[in-house]
Amino acid sequence: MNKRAEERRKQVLRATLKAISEKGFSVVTLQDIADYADVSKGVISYYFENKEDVFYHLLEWMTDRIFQNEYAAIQKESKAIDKMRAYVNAAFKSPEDNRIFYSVYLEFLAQVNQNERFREVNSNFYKNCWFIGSEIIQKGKSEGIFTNIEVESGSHMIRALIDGCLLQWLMRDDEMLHSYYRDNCYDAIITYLNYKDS
Amino acid sequence: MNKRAEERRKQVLRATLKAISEKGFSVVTLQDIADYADVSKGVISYYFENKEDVFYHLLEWMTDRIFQNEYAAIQKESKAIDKMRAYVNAAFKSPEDNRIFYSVYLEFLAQVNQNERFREVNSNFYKNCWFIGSEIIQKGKSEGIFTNIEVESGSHMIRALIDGCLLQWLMRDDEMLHSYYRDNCYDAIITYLNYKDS
Amino acid sequence: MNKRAEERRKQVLRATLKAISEKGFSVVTLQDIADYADVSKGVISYYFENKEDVFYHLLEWMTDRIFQNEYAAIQKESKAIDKMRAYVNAAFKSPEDNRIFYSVYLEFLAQVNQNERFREVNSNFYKNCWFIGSEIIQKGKSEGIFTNIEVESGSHMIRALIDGCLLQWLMRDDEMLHSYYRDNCYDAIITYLNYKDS
Amino acid sequence: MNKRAEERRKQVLRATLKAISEKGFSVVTLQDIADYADVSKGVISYYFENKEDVFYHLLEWMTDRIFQNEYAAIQKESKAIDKMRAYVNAAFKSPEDNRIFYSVYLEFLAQVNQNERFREVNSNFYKNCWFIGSEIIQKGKSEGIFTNIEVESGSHMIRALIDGCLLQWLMRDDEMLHSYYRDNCYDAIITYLNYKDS
DNA sequence: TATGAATGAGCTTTCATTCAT
DNA sequence: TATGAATGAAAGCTCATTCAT
Repeated sequence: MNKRAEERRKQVLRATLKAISEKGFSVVTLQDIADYADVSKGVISYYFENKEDVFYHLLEWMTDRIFQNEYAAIQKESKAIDKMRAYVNAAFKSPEDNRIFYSVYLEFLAQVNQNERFREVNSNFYKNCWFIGSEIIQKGKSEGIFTNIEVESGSHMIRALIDGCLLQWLMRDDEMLHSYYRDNCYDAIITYLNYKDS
Repeated sequence: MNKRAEERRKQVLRATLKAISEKGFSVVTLQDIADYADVSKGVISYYFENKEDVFYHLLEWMTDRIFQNEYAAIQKESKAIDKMRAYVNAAFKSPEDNRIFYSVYLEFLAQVNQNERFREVNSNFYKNCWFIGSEIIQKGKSEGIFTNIEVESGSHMIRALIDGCLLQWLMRDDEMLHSYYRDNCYDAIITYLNYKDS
Repeated sequence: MNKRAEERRKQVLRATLKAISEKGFSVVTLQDIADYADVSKGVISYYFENKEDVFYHLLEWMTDRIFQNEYAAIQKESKAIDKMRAYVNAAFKSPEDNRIFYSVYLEFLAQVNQNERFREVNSNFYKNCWFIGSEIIQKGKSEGIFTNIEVESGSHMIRALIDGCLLQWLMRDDEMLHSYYRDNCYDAIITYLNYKDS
Repeated sequence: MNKRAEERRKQVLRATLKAISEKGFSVVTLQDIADYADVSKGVISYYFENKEDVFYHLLEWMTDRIFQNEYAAIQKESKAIDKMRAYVNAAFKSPEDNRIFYSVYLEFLAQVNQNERFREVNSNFYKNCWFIGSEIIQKGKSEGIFTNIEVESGSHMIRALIDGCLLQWLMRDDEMLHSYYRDNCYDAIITYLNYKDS
């Protein structure tokens, strides 16, 4: 039955996420994943073509979840400034979640140069992120703020800053800094967007 | 002779940089490195404790080179605004250099969670980067600009944006975008630093 | 199934015994063992932790087999003198068996200084050997012979002579001498045990 | 000059003995030996054909020294019984010496099956040992004792017991037992030699 | 569907030996 | 004579993948 298969695949992907976040991308074995998923090694080969295929689907699943979460967050707000805040808050969900997701995401990014499929998934994720940024900026413009910002490049810079901040936070390995980076990231974006030539 | 040893180690590190950038961190073998360096496999073990030790020294060497280059660049300028431009220009040295250095650096960052020594090297690199940012902001303040920016958090955001932009550029795999990201990065930083409350 | 695993392990141990006796302890490779066992290299790692673990279990298995064989032999006899003969005969089982077992056992003894686990197994084997010697001497004493011999030191000397003879025989590489050493060993022991002060 | 060469070779052999006794036969590297001898690795290759050649000469040197020492010891005594005591005492020189020499000797014995040259050296050592035993037994016979013992087989058994005792002592790793095994070995030999049919 | 035994390619690492200096 | 840099064969071990059950 298709439903069972879908459940199994999810089970494997969740286990893979956990395994990578704890052991590291290049160290994780199919046996590790099987152990975390509480299934036999054969199951993985049964539902996925090979190890790389598991990783591919994990990246797809992860980035989609992040996007869905962020997009849902901005939908709940009506004003551009609130949407922006919601976007950053969603990106900086929590130290625990960010640690797991971002450290694994980082491993994928590192593989992008060697894996065209990973690149495509990330390319799509970027488009979604920029879409969020664009929506917020355009909403702002319609509200009469963010007037000096180009929509496209603005959305690029917003995501660059979010990713740059999360990366720096992750590297500093101090959960206390999570709100520091979240707030400074938000402030920097707002400052950047609101700039008015004197 | 000590000089010969130093030369050999550099030779191996250069080869490792090339090997990782082309094959990827987790795929690169000692044989690959040996081939790129045009030496036998044994030489690597002769001059380094093990593979991880080669990587460690490569990261150290790379980040130090980047810092030295960036720091030298800002030293050449006298005005804060020019230093900032020089900093960004140095960070966005060239598509070719950035591609090699940044893709390898990214692989190291992905390993930081599994390797304490890598973390320490990067931690030091961050401090150097923030030092550059701080110097520029302080210079700006002494010139009467950048007045609304805190030195420390400002230096953090600057580096976050630079890294975020380089990361995004790298992921997009389009050398034409290099100047686009460099200029937008610079503009975003300047906008962020010069913000004046109305 | 557990039975299959046990069978496989035995298969590997038998192959290891053969491989060591023919190629030598420090020369034997996992590939050699795999070849002798007619399995792939991976099987060995699958059923044993590592090479040293294979050796450890081989030593355990060997010494246990030798002891069981010797102990069973003396059980079949009722008189002390017959038990003694049976013990020596069991120790000098046959040129072929002694060559294989004793040459491999000797290699293990040579490793005892570098391997605490080997030492423990041999220590246990010694205790078993001394137990056999003690039983025979005590039986003799109850029969009114072996009166001048201390049980403990007597059991030590008996095993020392047996091992010394087998070692010397092995070094001389002449299968014809097997019965010569067996008989002289037995005579020497009997002489030693029966000595009566005049 | 020949003298310098001889000195160098001795230096290397002494270092090899120490290296093997501390690290073990199969683990010791030429670098270890060079370090212990305080010479460069090249020196070893310069004065010996290869590693095996070093070992070969070490075995020769060791067994010759042991024999010379034991033979000199029995020469100092005039009566057979005193010679026998002197022989055993020389064989059980001291816990420290026995540990070093015998553990290394044992490693060589383990190699005899794989190395014809080692076998020859040991074969010659055996002949020397048996020669000592024969001399003592014959002297005893001329004194009217040891009458029931065959010279040849007696000399074989004597050495077998000495080696068996030293082996067992070495395996027990307790220096306190040294005098225990020495004295019991001597007693056992004397008992064995003096046996008189009633 | 699911298992896990078995395979063997391919990795890192060690080290005897060589040889230019 | 003496050095030690360099070589590369060969080892142990890991693990993705296959496949009989």
